[in-house]
Formats: sequence, C-alpha cells, structure tokens
Amino acid sequence: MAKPTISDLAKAAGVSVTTVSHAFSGRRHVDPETRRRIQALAEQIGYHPSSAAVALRSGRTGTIALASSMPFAVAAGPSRLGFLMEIAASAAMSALTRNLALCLIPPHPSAKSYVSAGFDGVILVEPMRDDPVLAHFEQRQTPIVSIGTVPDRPDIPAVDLRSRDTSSLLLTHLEEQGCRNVMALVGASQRTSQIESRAAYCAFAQTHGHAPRLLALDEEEGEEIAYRATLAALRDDPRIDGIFAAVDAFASGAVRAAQELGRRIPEDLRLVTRYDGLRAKLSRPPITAVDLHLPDIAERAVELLLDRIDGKPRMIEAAMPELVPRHSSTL
Amino acid sequence: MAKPTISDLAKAAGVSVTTVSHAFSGRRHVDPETRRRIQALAEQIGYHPSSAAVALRSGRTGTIALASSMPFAVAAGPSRLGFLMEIAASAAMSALTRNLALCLIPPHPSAKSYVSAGFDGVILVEPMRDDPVLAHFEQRQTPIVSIGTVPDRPDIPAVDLRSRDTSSLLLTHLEEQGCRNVMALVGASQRTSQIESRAAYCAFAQTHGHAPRLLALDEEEGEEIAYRATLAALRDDPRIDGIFAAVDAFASGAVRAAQELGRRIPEDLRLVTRYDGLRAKLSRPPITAVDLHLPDIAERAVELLLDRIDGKPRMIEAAMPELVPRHSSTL
DNA sequence: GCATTCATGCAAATCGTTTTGCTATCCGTT
DNA sequence: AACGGATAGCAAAACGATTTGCATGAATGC
Repeated sequence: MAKPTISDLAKAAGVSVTTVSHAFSGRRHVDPETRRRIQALAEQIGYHPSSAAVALRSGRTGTIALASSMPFAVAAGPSRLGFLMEIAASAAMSALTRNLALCLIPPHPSAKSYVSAGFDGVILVEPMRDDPVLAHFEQRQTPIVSIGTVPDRPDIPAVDLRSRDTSSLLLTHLEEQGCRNVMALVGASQRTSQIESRAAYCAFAQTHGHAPRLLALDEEEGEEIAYRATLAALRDDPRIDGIFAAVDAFASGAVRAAQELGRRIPEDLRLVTRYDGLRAKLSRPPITAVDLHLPDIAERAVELLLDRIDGKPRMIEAAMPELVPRHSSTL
Repeated sequence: MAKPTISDLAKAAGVSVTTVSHAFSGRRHVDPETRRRIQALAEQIGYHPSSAAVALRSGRTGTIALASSMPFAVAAGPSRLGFLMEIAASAAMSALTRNLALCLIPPHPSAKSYVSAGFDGVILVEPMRDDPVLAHFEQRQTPIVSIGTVPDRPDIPAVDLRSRDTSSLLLTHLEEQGCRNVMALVGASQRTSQIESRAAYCAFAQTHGHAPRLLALDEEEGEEIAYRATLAALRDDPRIDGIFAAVDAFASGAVRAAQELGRRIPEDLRLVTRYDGLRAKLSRPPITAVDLHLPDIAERAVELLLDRIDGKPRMIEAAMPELVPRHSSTL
C-alpha cells in the first residue's frame, strides 16, 4: 500500500537501484531491454521518484516562487489583483513547460512568519525600494529576478517593464489628440514603474510647456482616492483636458469623477491608463491603455530566473509596449 | 559561503546535531541557556533548515497545489481567470498562515508532462466528470479535496459551492422582478455548477410554467458565443424578459446583444449572473450577481485538505451564497 | 550509602534518491 | 594467449534533517 520506492522497483525488476536510477536519468547506458522492463514495471506498480529525496540529493526542488510585496487580496479591490494574477497565470504556464511548479507568495501579513518551503528561485513583481521581501530572500541566498527593475539595485536581474516608454506612449498620444493641459495620477510608491511615470510626466510637461499637475496618490487606496482627487482637481482647474493615470484603479476613479461633473469623455476630457486589464476594457467608455505583453514578460522572467539559477545573470528588456487606443481618448 | 547545515551550527555551538534539532523543534527538553545560544548563533550564521531534508525525513513537503482542468490563461478571456485567480489569491493567503506554500497548476497543455514536485495535497477547482487532473493525482495517491463537488464522486471531500442555491436565488429574484419568460445561458460542461444550474433552471421553469429555453454553451468560447446565441434568441422570441447567465462571460455577451437590439436593461430585459467578479461589477449597467464568498471558500478548502492529509475526510458546505442586486435586474 | 529519578546530551539509524568507483563479462586484436 | 576496450551492473557514500536508544552526572528518597 505504501508508495513504492526505487528499491522496491529494483527488487521487482531483479536489478540494483543504481540501474533503475540510470534507466530513468539516462546518465549511463543501460541495456535497452532492461530499461524497457524497468519502465513497464514502474508503470505497473505506480512508482514515482520521491521529489523530496531528489531535491535533497540534487539540490533542486523544482519549485520557483512568485512574490509581491503588495497585498494579494487588497480589500481595496481587484485592480492590482488583475495585474499580478495575469502574471501569475502566465508564469505558471511557463514554469510548467519547464517542469517546474510555481508557488504564490503573498506578502507576510504577520511579520516574518514566512513559509519554510525551499524554492530554487524567486520572481519578484514590481518590488519597491528596500523591499522587505527582497531582503528576505537575499538573506536566504535564494536566486532572485524581478519583473520591473528594483530601484537602486542594478545588480538584480530584471525584466525591465519599460515604464518610461509606456508613459511616453500615453502622453504623446494625448498630445496628438490635442490635449494641452494634462494632469497625472500616479502612485506614490517607490516602485520603478511609478517613479518612472512621475519622471516621464514631469519631463513631458516641461518639454511641451504644459502646466504640470502631478498627483501622487497611495495605490492601496485605489479607485476612491483617485475619484476624490480628480473631483477636486477638475473643479479647481477647468482647463484640464487630459488625464494620465498610471494605475488602472485611478483611471476608474477619474472616470467616475468626470462623469459626475458632466465632463464628456473623450470630447471634453481625454483619459488614458497604463495597464490594459479588465478595468480598462470594460469601462464605459473603454479606456485607452497600453498592452505590456504580460504573458511574454512572465515567460521571460522565468527564463531569466533559470539562467540566474545556473549562474548566468543578465538583464532583459520586455518587448516594446503597445498603445491600445480606445474611446476614452479618441473617437 | 555554502549554506550552513545543522552540523555546521552544532559545531559552532559546541553541541551535537541532536541538541540543535531539539532546540528548534522542542520535542525534548534542552537547557534554556543552550537553546538561546544556539538560536542566536543560527541567526548570526544565517542557518535555515533544508526543506528538502525535512521533507524527506518527515514526509511533508509543506506545499499544496491548486489545480484546474480549465486553461489558466484562456485566450478567450479573463472571465474564468477571475474566478480561479480570486480563489488562488485567497488560498495562498490561507496556506501561508498555516506555513504552507501554494502552487499553481495549470492543466497539462502537452499531454501528461506533469510537474514532478511533490505536494502534500491538492485542491481541485470545479473539476468535471472524469477529470483527468483528478485521475492523475489519485494515481499518485496525493490527498485531494475539491471546490465544487465532483460529479459522481461523493467520496472526494469537497466544499460544496451550492450551485443549486445560487441558481434559486437568481431565478427567484427574476421572478420577483416580474419576469415571466426567463432564458438560461449555461455552460455545457460536466461540472457540478453547470449541471446543477441546468437542473435548477429546468425545475424552475416547470414549477412556474415558464416556457423553458435553456442554451448550453461551450464555456471556453466565452463572451462571443453568448453574444451570438442571445442575439438569435431575442430575435426569435421577443417575449423573453429575463436572462439567467450561469457564467459571467455569458452575461457580458448577452448585455452586448441586448443593447445592440435596443432592449433596455432592466426595463425591457432583466439579467443576472452567477459569479460576482470584475465583469459584473464594471458592466454598464452593473449586473446583479451572487456573492459566493470565495475567500471563505478557499479558506475552508485549505482547512479541509489539511484534515484530509491527516486522514479525517469530511464534507463541508460553503456559507450560503448571497444575492447582490444591481441595476441589470432592478431599479 | 545505595538505588532511583531527572536533566542533559550524544551516536547512529533512517528517509529515497544520485553518483562514484569498482568488478565482471564479452568481443575483437595482436 | 594476452590485452584493450566496451558494456552492464552493483555496492556504498553522500545529501541534511529527525528520532530512538543509550550514557553521563546530579539530585532525590529511603
């Protein structure tokens, strides 16, 4: 009844465990006839190598982790959940095709009570400056790569999300649509995407002589805070004719505020956002956004991590983000 | 440089490995003073027990898996992704608080190329009749529980999703809102939720003397197929004044079709759906749906699995689903 | 003063693999 | 007949923890 071990199988096949091991791994030659017999027998008695034993011996657990320092299930809403989970789903697929399992690691809710499971490596999603999760895994000497560069840590291999390019794409689009007073709703966090969005907006405003109006909001407060901020801003300055929202939840809030004030989108006010998730797609009107090619990015991150584990770190740039024009900014 | 092992630590502390082990596990008494010294030293040299070794010795990997036989990243759309990922996020949290890691297992895209990692148990999400994933893990003798009962397998512990109750809730609501000709858009798959939805609708139609109009559609085709089916149905029978969509993507498609035909929602046509995801919330008008209490369900599933692993299988019913009335069905 | 218990710690077996030497056989050359 | 080189297989040593049984010294009871 107990799960058969390699020596059970060896005994049944009348050979030594060594031979069985080689028969499966192919690290040494074994007689094709014996191999067939062994494999048939393995199938029959339902033998599967113990992953724990393999892990102990080989040093590889066959498991990688996907971690974020942002709460997975923020009560605030499924905004970030979308971004993260889209990556998770893709990464799980990529991992699987390489015969790896992908673990989801929510941030430590209760201090440092971290999981004890051993991972061959970790993918960090948009870590912030001095990210505690990063510190945790560094201390454990677990190989790390990140999606989105780590601020001030050029030594950590990363798939660059190209947030500067993304921002340019959106801002240029607004400019081309005739906007002359663009307001920015950007996250206040110390993540590369938001840092670069802020910088890109400032540079843009300066270059084009727009009056800079940059609102840095707490991402955790999501739609609600953006709603209130936009309401106030639009009242304060009626000339605003474009909104650049670096977080999709912010865009939702802005839409609500605009509609409440009777501003027509896109006629009076044009709106664009960064992440092309369900929110942007289902909004009325649908919101112009950027396709970041998340599945592709997840795939690259897994690949990068594998290289990293084998000791060949390198940087990777994501494919160039693409604008997805919708009715929130253009007719 | 290499990761310190328990014997490194023992040597450094001037005690035997046994003592170190006991100092951490507390399975036997060790002098409080020695224990303190050991722990301080462990901290200092950065010792962490090898999870592989622990797994081998104890037979527990500290990892559970969440598996679905539906494609995680269906190009078709983020409909199912939302449902699954909402569970995944919650389950990951629940697992973490019990010091477990949660692995995501997409269905085998390439035949039986399955991950070799060992799991202490698996949570199956809405498995279908004769689910191949179920068979796979059963063959490996991995403890299994499922979210949503397994058709024809009352022996598998499950968190019952109460799809019959959910359907009643929605259908009764439509009835109360005055609908007399309710059409149903239900998945054609052999999953309990869809099987029960179909049954519930038929019973309902019979009891209330509605003309039964049940459309069983392929869930993988999502919004598009529902759009076309609804278009045809509404043209064919203009008396239809209510739609019961058992899949949220179907609801989206139905809304599109209705709007295209100039049917006002909810004045001319009332619409309800089962899963209260982003789709239902962001739709215009927002769609009446049911709160299934997914985080709670995920939590229970983890708990159930843990019991199962310890050999005490049992069934669990989810909390009673709750109706979330919105403007798609009521003013 | 001797037997008994308790507190503390150690050595060694064990979990199920992979990998490294080593042996034995067989074949074809010289 | 001796030798080199495949070929096929085995025994045993890791990997890093947990756990069992045993040993020591001190404290306690009579």
